[in-house]
Amino acid sequence: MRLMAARKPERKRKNAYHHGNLRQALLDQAVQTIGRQGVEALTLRGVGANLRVSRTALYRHFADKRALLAAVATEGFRTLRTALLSAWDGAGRGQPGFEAMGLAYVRFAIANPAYYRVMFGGFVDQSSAHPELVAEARAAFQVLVDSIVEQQHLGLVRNDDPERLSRYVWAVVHGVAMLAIDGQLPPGHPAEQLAALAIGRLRTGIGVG
Amino acid sequence: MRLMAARKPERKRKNAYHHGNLRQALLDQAVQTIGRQGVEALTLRGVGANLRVSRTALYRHFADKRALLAAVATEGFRTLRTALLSAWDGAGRGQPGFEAMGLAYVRFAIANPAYYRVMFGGFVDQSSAHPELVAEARAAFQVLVDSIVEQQHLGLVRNDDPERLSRYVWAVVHGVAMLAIDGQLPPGHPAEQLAALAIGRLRTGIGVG
DNA sequence: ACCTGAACACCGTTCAAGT
DNA sequence: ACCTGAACACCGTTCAAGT
Repeated sequence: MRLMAARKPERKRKNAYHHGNLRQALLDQAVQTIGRQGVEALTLRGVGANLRVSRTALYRHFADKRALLAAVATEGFRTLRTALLSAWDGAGRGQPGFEAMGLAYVRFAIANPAYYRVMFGGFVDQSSAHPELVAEARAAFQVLVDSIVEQQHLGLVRNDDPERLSRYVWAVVHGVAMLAIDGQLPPGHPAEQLAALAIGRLRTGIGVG
Repeated sequence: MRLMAARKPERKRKNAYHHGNLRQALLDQAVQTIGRQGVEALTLRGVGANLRVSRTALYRHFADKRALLAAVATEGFRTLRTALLSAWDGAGRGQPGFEAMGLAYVRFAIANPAYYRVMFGGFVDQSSAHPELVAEARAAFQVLVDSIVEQQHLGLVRNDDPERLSRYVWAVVHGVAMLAIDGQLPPGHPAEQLAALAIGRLRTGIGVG
């Protein structure tokens, strides 16, 4: 027998009404669940339950599950952009900045694999449906484009179309990141090693000197 | 009122018993559904219904849904390996063979996006659980490694560890493929163009000549 | 406006039972 | 051996209703 005063009817929650910022709370909870258990394990009912909120409260803030995932992806691109920018600037731009940025990209994916999968795993339709997502993804990409342009001015990168070159560079680090978080790399050959090799080869290629 | 003879009890099916090769039929049906509607739309019940078979018949041939997806991925890697080999050989090996192989890789992904996603989308646990899948994935990778070794002998590729170089090359084409099937490439800049650029840059890098 | 429970039409998987 | 229907414990989403 436990020594406690008789419990209040159910839950206190002054008015049981507004929740502070339920939208952000739902988003944070989704990110947390995805981070811990993967995208597949995310259920709207679970998110609601963890927040002590009805199963359908979520629909006041997101049209459906895909909209929630799109919002997660949007946050992800924002975080990625910040990471890329601070690596580029922090290493003094130029060649060291570029290499730091490449490593930062792969590290972001490794540190947030489920996050990264929401961004690139085909769970959200990239097209017109979520303009904020498209804008944020573009902004992250633009950091790379800007660095390529700057390196071209410094004579560090060949004078091809910077957007095209940037898509190539993106593909390279994206490929490394995906193989890494997908468990496709053999143990003992850590992802950072492949990332370092990739960033080196990126500049001079795999051909003979 | 329709002019038809009275229908037989339900379905004829001589003994309603063995199905020929149900395992392969299930696999084909899954591949077809995934190809048409994506991985998310694949339901075991739907597969059974399309095959006029009970919802649970599938469990005689696959442990669970993940095992079915693993089998699909295994088939995918086998098809990919064949495509890579015939591109490499068909273009006469060496540098043209290597470039043909890279293009064939990206084309495989574009032609079979859902297939490709099952192979790399994190739906199957790559590790010990499905040794056949691991073997088939490794065999596909080995085609690339062999071509790198051969190119090293021909003086076409620098003398780094061929496995490591191959992982880098894989990451590049994988990145291109993923961006392509994920709709991350702007319209008017088709995936094949990025693939061609990537395969060119792969050899000589993005640095100034 | 924001939140609720009940209800609907789905899932994957288990299991006792049939041939 | 191979297949079956019924049942279980889940889903996302809709909707009338509460405050």
